[in-house]
Order: sequence, then structure tokens, then C-alpha cells
Amino acid sequence: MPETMTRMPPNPPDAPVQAAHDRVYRGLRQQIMHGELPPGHALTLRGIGKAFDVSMTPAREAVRRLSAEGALTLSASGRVTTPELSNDRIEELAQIRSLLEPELGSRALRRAHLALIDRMEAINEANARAVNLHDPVNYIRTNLEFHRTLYLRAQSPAILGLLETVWLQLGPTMSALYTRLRRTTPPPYHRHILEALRAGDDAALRLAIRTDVTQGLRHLQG
Amino acid sequence: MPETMTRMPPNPPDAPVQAAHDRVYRGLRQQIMHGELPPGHALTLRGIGKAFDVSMTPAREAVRRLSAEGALTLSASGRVTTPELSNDRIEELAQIRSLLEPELGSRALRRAHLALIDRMEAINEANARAVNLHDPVNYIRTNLEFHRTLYLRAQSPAILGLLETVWLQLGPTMSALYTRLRRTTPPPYHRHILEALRAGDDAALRLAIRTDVTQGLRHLQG
DNA sequence: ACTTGGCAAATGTGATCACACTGCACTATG
DNA sequence: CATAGTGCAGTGTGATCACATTTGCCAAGT
Repeated sequence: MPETMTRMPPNPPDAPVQAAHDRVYRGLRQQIMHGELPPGHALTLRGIGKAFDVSMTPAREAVRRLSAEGALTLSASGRVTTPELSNDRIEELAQIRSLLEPELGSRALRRAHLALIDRMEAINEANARAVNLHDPVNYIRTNLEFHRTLYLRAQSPAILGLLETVWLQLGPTMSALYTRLRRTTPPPYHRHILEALRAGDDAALRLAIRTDVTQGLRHLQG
Repeated sequence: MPETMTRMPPNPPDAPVQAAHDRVYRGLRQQIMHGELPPGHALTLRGIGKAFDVSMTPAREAVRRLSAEGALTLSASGRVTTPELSNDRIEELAQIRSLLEPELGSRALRRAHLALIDRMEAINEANARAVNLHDPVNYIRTNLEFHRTLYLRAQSPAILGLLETVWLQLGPTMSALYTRLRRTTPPPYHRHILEALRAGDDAALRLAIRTDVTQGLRHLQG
């Protein structure tokens, strides 16, 4: 039984078929979350369809789904753009992160083991490399991966799912801001997170995560 | 220029036209959030289209949007049902509520005034009436309206928006559980919330809201 | 030089259709 | 009587099309 010949993103062999609208959704979602699109970037259904080699229908469904998650903004006339966040909205999203992430960290702490911490350490080093190379996309990607690796251990899919929509909304803005101020030092509180994990100290972990989140985003608003 | 003759939900005169998919979205959303559909209830695109007198296209977009918000579940083959939540997931959603709602209450407290408290008092009385009549839909509706009336004053649209998706996910399950155990007393902590508001006591308000949320949902799981 | 008008291209919306797959009931078989 | 096989109605998916609206540009007038 031969596979399909052309496949733009190579299909994970376990996924059954992956519908077209889902492939488009995943592709756009990653671009947005990793900050590959600047805030206010305009998209068109026909353009998206062309890029993924599908018709407007799956493109529309992917856009509808992403806009429901706050990853895209629809104008009154239906035009599609990445969101341009006001300072108030950035602060709200930071507040949500600072409420949810310490809780996820705490839940993960009880289930954490050494291999997990080692993995986070490796991701953190990749993150530092991205900082040195002034590579915003890889910086954001490894930063999120650092946090997600920890939170996956929390076994709390509903909370993590909600949190990912918050990350999504911040993607374009974070990328633009990081690009603008060209930071040269990696996030300092990642070390505190790792130390608290090793020590099994719940209170210290919650504080380190909250500080990492709020410091990281406060740094950006100036 | 004559309007369309048949219109199931009468169009608010200020809204320009309201696209078909948006009308379908709003209609389904309200049914789900108010608990008019039991958990696991199956829907079909053609059925939705028929109910709202549109084709499958707007029905599909509304479903896609709602499933992105967790208000509907899509099976692997694309079948549409209202979600059947596990106990773990209910607990996660309760945790999210208990994190976000006290924060919203606190933000609203600074801006609260007497007319707001009076309005909440009136809603709370309507809520008590729904309890006496064993009317789950109106119970849920007035309960949510009580909380939303307060949180709207927080001027935090991003947090409130996220919270509403949590309410959405809980709608069918809450309705089923309330129907099953036929509670006879209104939520007792609503009074505490009102008293804390009148006293301007932030700590007491946060505690009352957290207790209202967790007690209300703990009551349901048994 | 700046504003205003209008026209053409581009865009989102919704309907319709063909198709493949699923789920279910009915039937034939052990 | 129970069970596996079969076919049909039902369902979601994706492409295509017509249409109304919007957008952006270019020209004409002040």
C-alpha cells in the first residue's frame, strides 16, 4: 500500500491521514507561535490555500479555528491579520501566564525526575545559543519548549491547552519586541527554575516561574 | 429596503448585518453555555444548517470555532458532539476558575459601585427563583450572569474571554449534574461575595469567589 | 500639491456538488 | 439464538462557483 507521493510537511507515521484543514492549521499555528509572522501581518484565504496547495475551504477552517484561539484577528469585513496587542492586553496575558504556569510547575514538580531536568537543561543551552545568534524564532521556540517540557509532566491537559492559546496570542508581538531590543543574555530565571526542581522546593519553583514570566514580559514593554 | 422576512434570533439593530456563520455560532454557543444540550449530545452539520436555515458552510465554520474553544468535541471521523468531561478534567477546569475568577473579582472591586451591587443582587434573586423551580437552564444562566456582571467591571477582556471558554466547556456537564441532584438551596457564597464587595474587602472577596467556585463544583462530583 | 471621485482587482461569504468514509441495521449463516 | 457479513443511508471533507463588499490606486479637479 503506497503512501501519497507529495507531502509538504512529512506526515508523522502514527497519524492516520491528517485532514487538509488540520495540516493548514498546524502549519499556520507554528508560524504564529514561533513568531515567524510580525504583528499586523495580513493573510488571505486564497494565499494560504496557495501556500498549502489546498482550496479556500480548508484555509477558511484553519483561519476560523486560529481566530477562535486568538492567534489571528478578523476585521469587521473578514480580513485576516496577526494580532497587534495593546500594552493592556499584553499585561493581561502576562497575568494569566503568571497565574497558570506556577500551578502547572507545581503539579509537575511532584512527578519530575532527573531525566526531565537534564532535558530541560539541554533545551536551555539551545536557548542560550539562540540568544547569542540573535535568532528570535529559535529563541522563542526553545523558550516555550523549556516551559512546555516541564508542564507536560503536570498531566493537566486542559490547563496546558489554555496556556498554549495564551502563548499563541503573544507569538507575533514577542517576536517583534525581541527583535527590536536584541537582548544579549539568556533568561536568568531558568537557572532558578532548574535549581528549585532539583531541590524539590515547591515555593521556590512557583516564585521562579512567576518571576521568569513577568520579568520576561516586563522587559519588553519598557 | 425590506429586511429578510424570517429571522430566528431578531437582529440587534446596532449590529451591521451579522454574518450567517456568526449567527449560528452565537446560537449554538448560548445553547451550550446555558446547558441546554446534555453531554455527549450528537450534532450534524446538515442538522445545524437546517435549524438555522443556512447551508453546511456556515454551520461548519461555527462548529470549527466552537470546537476550538472546547465547547464541542470532534471525533476522529469528524463527528460533532458536546463534550463528556472526565472527573480529572472537571477538576482542572475548576482549578482554572479558582485562579482566574478571584483575580477578576479583585480587579472589579476597585471599580465597583452601588448600582453594580444592586444589579448583582437582583440577578441573585432570579437565581434563587430558578433553584426553587428546579430549572437548570435558568439556574446556570443567572449564575453565570452574576459572575459576569462583576467581572465585566474588571476591564480585562482577555482574561474574561478565556474564562468564558472555560464556562463553555462546563456547560453541558454542569447542566446534567444539576439536573441529577436537584439542589434546593441557592449558592450560599453569593451572599459572601456581595458583602465583601460592599465592605471593599479584597481578601474576603477573593476567598468568597474561590469558595463559591470550588464548592459549587465539588458539590457536583461526589 | 492635495483632495476627491470612481473604477477595477482582490477578498470573504455562502451555496452546491461529488466523493469517501463511517456507522448501523438487516440478513444470512453457523 | 448468536454472530459475522453486507449494503445503504447518513455524514464530513474539499473544490468550485457566483456574488457582494471592500480595498487600493489612478486620474481629474480644485
